[in-house]
Amino acid sequence: MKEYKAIFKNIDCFDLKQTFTCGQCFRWHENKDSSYTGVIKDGVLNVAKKGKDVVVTGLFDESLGQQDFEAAIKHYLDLDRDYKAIQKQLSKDDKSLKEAISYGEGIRILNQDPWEMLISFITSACNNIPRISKTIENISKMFGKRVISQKEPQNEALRGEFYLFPSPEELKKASVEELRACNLGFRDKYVYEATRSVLEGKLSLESLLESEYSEAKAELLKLNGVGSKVADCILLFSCGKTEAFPVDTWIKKIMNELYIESKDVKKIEQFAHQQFGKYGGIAQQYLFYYKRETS
DNA sequence: TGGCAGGGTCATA
DNA sequence: TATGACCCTGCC
Repeated sequence: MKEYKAIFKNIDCFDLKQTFTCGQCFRWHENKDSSYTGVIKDGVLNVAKKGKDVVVTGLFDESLGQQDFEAAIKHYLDLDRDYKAIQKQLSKDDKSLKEAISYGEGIRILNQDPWEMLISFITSACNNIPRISKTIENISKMFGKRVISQKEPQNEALRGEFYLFPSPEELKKASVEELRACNLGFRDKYVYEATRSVLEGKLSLESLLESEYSEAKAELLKLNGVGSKVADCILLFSCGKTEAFPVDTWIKKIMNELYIESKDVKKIEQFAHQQFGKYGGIAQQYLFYYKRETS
């Protein structure tokens, strides 16, 4: 592994705390200097802000090259999207959403790895966030590759022990009992089955990226342990489906308060698609963050 | 210290 | 359409 560095100048609508703690990711933590470090698909990243500039260092394979590193980071942090314009569009004629947006205007939706999101959000069912993070860390330690750099990284935040999330091939080696030992609880068999579905081609992660939202969601719903909410999280956080609107307990509460009185998740989803359209998922993140932080 | 809820899903009635 | 079971922390 080699240390890379890139600086992205004058970035609007990007707050590290909001982005990394709004619930879309589980492997990021804050450092003493307020930068954030996290393990992503093929390496480790450290992200810091200097004014409006975003400074990113990372440990990735030597063969990656500087250009590809920069392109990968841009995509991962969703830096090419015009969030100002989306916020403007969502705020129009919607006072409640406008307030939520002003509270979390620095949230960006990360483009994470679909495979990792699949397993992570299966793990999230009826679970709490500290435990979800721990379980994913356990799985990575047990079955993923250790990140080893030739030289000690210059950036202190990249020193230490990191493990990549295991590939489907690597996770296939895990028995149900070993998965249970990672603290998955009753979700062990879901993870076991999902791994095999991916390896056997019953679920194609590549085609999730290409297909339309409803088609991709229908594919995910075929898996045991993947319901509507989990499917929407995977599609929003790793497949670029900004219309996906995950309805969890928090969103249920705030939607009932602000927009529509209903216990029926399907009704809330339908309402959200009508109300927020193509950027429902981004609206969902503002509402979720606002509700969770102010409750 | 004990008891319960926690970013859901699935099976059953 | 509603209810309970499912693991097992973390937190009050």
